[in-house]
Amino acid sequence: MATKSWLTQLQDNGYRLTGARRAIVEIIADSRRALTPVEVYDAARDQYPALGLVTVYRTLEKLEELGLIQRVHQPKGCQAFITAGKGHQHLLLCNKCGRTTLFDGDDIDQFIKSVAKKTGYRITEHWLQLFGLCEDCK
Amino acid sequence: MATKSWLTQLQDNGYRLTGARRAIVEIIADSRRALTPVEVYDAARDQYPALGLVTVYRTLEKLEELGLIQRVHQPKGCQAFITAGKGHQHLLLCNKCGRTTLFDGDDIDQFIKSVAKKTGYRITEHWLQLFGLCEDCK
DNA sequence: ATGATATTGAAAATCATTTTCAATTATAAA
DNA sequence: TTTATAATTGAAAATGATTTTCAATATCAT
Ligand SMILES: [Mn+2]
Ligand SMILES: [Mn+2]
Ligand SMILES: [Zn+2]
Ligand SMILES: [Zn+2]
Repeated sequence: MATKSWLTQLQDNGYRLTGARRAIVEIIADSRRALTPVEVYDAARDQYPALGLVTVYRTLEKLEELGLIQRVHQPKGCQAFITAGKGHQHLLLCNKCGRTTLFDGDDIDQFIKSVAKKTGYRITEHWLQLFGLCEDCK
Repeated sequence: MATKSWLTQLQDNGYRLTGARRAIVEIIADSRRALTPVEVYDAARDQYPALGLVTVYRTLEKLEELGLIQRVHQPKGCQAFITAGKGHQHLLLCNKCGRTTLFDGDDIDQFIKSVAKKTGYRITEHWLQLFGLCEDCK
């Protein structure tokens, strides 16, 4: 999917192109659900058996720096990553299959303004995550 | 603050009242910001010096089970706890002093319904966190 | 092709959390 | 109040996840 563009971006930022990185990038870019470091490790070893888990951590770190992936916070844990969206986005998670979907759309500015007024806070950012069942699972 | 009520609830659920628990409960119930296990440990030892960090973990577990505290997810980490709200609530966090405020208020049902329609998901829950500066810090 | 240096995986180190265990303590019963 | 029982404790060990170290290897500009 976005694999090629990610590899280009790594290279453009002075990082080298290696088999390990190719395998890792491909796995994450093609996944529709959030993956933990170990899940990436297991999946990527099919394509690149010599891969070390350390390299997965190091590559995730770089991809996050470049804004290509983002961490997903869930009740179960907060160590999983998905392809990052462009700009501000909200997250939809399927409780059954784990599928994640990013979306923007009509924002909740109205609501946020009223909260700001009520609480006295100056609100600058927000996180919104919706949980439920995806089209296939419901 | 809520200390007394929490201790009563612990007792009502078959747990014993101990010095360690009193100290831990008091620290969290009185805090206006989210505290990590180690922060609770350090603060509670003023009042109960023999306290062990293990007991902090064990007590946090029980308080969470009883719905008296809840975990707070932040960019920095997801191991901090605050007094839980009653029912469904949203969270407001001050980026400067760390202060957290729970609030309910007009919900964002409208928005959520439109997302459900657009994406085909059946949405059952949501997490909403707002970040900014509190009244004192802004 | 060559050389500078970025990248690698294995092993060791670190850090957070959980488990084990024997001693202590809270509480209910006598 | 004393006693008996089971819950609770902290220390130490175990576990699990992540990071660091390091010598060998691979990438890429020249
Ligand atoms: Mn938004
Ligand atoms: Mn809500
Ligand atoms: Zn699904
Ligand atoms: Zn503040």
